[in-house]
Amino acid sequence: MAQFHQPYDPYYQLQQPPPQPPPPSDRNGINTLFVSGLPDDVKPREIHNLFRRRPGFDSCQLKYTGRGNQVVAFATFFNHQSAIAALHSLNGVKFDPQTGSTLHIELARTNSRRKRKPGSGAYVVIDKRTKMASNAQETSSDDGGSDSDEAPATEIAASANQGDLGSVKSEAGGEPENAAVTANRQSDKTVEGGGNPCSTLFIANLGPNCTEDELKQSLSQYPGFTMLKMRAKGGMPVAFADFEEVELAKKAMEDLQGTLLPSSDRGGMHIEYARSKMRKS
DNA sequence: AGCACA
Repeated sequence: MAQFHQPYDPYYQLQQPPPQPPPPSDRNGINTLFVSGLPDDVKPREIHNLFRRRPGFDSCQLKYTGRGNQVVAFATFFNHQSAIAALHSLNGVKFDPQTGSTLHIELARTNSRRKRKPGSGAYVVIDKRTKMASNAQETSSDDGGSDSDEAPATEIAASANQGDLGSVKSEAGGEPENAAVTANRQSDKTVEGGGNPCSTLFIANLGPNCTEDELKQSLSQYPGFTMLKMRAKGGMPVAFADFEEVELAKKAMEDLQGTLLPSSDRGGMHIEYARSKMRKS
């Protein structure tokens, strides 16, 4: 690999967040993660394989919401810290290198009340979609036949987010149908940013306590970053970050997408190209 | 999902 990049700024790990003590109404009791950004052909087994080796993992469920092709998942851990640790190590990971789809992981709003039944599988599927096309759903207990804890060499690297890492999809083994679907997905041109490329980025899903300063700290490690403007809309802050070049903005977006700030309480940043460039002045 | 400044 040509590029070695620190997945996470060591700045955050070496320093305690000084100014704000956590609000008492925090989510310290949450041990379930909410996972979005999944491709619509994701399999429950893939979700399970994604989480099964994280310390403290209990169980997970995959939900095909009836809404479009949206698929979400919930992963439950035995305690809050384990959930947080898994969140940190997997958030922002490229789930499908073919499409560039990236995992967004946040703490769930409420713990999953589904308890893992002894003797049944470690994961569960809920399909709210109009099931007319196929029976491509699995109920549980499909683990590829082995419950070994040994990690294959292609396992997703902890904390990886920018380099090339093993494909999550291929980890579970090659089903022919799966490969066919995957091969079909490479026709999209604009998978990123949700809009036209722009040298200004729009940043959302910031925590209520996010400061301009900490955001600036993160952004200023990327070449071409010029300035930042924050604005609170309806209580939640959003930000606009300007770069010298579209490609530099793109790089920063790809790298920071889904990552957590110290102030984050609801998952990682959502970054898109801004609809219009920041006024130059 | 949420896009301002002139």
